Amino acid sequence: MNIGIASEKSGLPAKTIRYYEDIGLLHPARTDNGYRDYSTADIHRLRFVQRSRSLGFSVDECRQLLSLYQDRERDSADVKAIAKAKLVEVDRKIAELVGLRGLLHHLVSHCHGDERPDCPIIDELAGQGMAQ
Amino acid sequence: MNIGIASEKSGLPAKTIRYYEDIGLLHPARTDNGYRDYSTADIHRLRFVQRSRSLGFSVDECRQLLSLYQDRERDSADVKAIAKAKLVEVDRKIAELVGLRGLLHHLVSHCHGDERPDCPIIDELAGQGMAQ
DNA sequence: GGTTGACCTTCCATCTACTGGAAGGTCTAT
DNA sequence: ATAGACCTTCCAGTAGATGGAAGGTCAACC
Repeated sequence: MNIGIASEKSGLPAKTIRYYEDIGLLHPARTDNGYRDYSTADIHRLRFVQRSRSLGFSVDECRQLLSLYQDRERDSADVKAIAKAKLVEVDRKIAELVGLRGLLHHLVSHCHGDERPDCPIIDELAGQGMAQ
Repeated sequence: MNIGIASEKSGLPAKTIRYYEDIGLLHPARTDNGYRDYSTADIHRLRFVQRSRSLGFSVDECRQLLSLYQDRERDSADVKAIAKAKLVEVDRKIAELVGLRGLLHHLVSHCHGDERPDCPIIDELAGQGMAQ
């Protein structure tokens, strides 16, 4: 299977698939003309990575998950540990963004937003506005 | 004022301050020995950028905000537009992460997490689990 | 048989926002 | 004079791709 088809089937751009090969996530065969030749197992791996990435796992975490995926003897505890760590991380990011949102919302709602130059947003960024 | 002091006063690492100069966010004077020499106005700019960055504005947005900050004739509407766009972006990110969190939480809570190899997390990532 | 166009290949550069480190100059204190 | 705490520039690396150039391959059409 050529890379174009692999791209279609996995939902990943060809560029990205080559990149994943560069960094050692998979090792497709080559045909005589030098073209990459993807097996259905390769496609499964690509889809696996695509899903993991879209769930917010880093490429390195994908590498670990992929090796667990391919290990029929794995402990589910190992997988769960990675997912739990990611969950904690996502929770932290959400809390951070919610705080940010509150601050931004406050600023936006207090700026009259017309042609006059005085602006509570600038004042705040300059450290002259509300306490930070 | 040497860069070390500027770093202390602005809360930014010296490396980062030099980087901000590289990309044209500020242009401190130089003393005879070639050392950067920061004025209090430079410190205000640095603090301004530091606060803006911590509120999630990109360096490029900081550049715009900084030029508005320094423009006594600015329209507050221009500042508000940037802040509102950022607010929308933050909202979008939060929604995405909350969705992610739900999925991860579901996966984590359904994985028994012991020494057995069967694992709903892997199943899901492989596309064999719950619908995606 | 020639040519067009859609593929594929590699390699190199670019993006964001820094950060680390090497090699070397300067300043201050002892 | 020398230690060590600064400062300088420059180069490389991080994550995770993405864009583009230069060139090879393949299938179809005239």
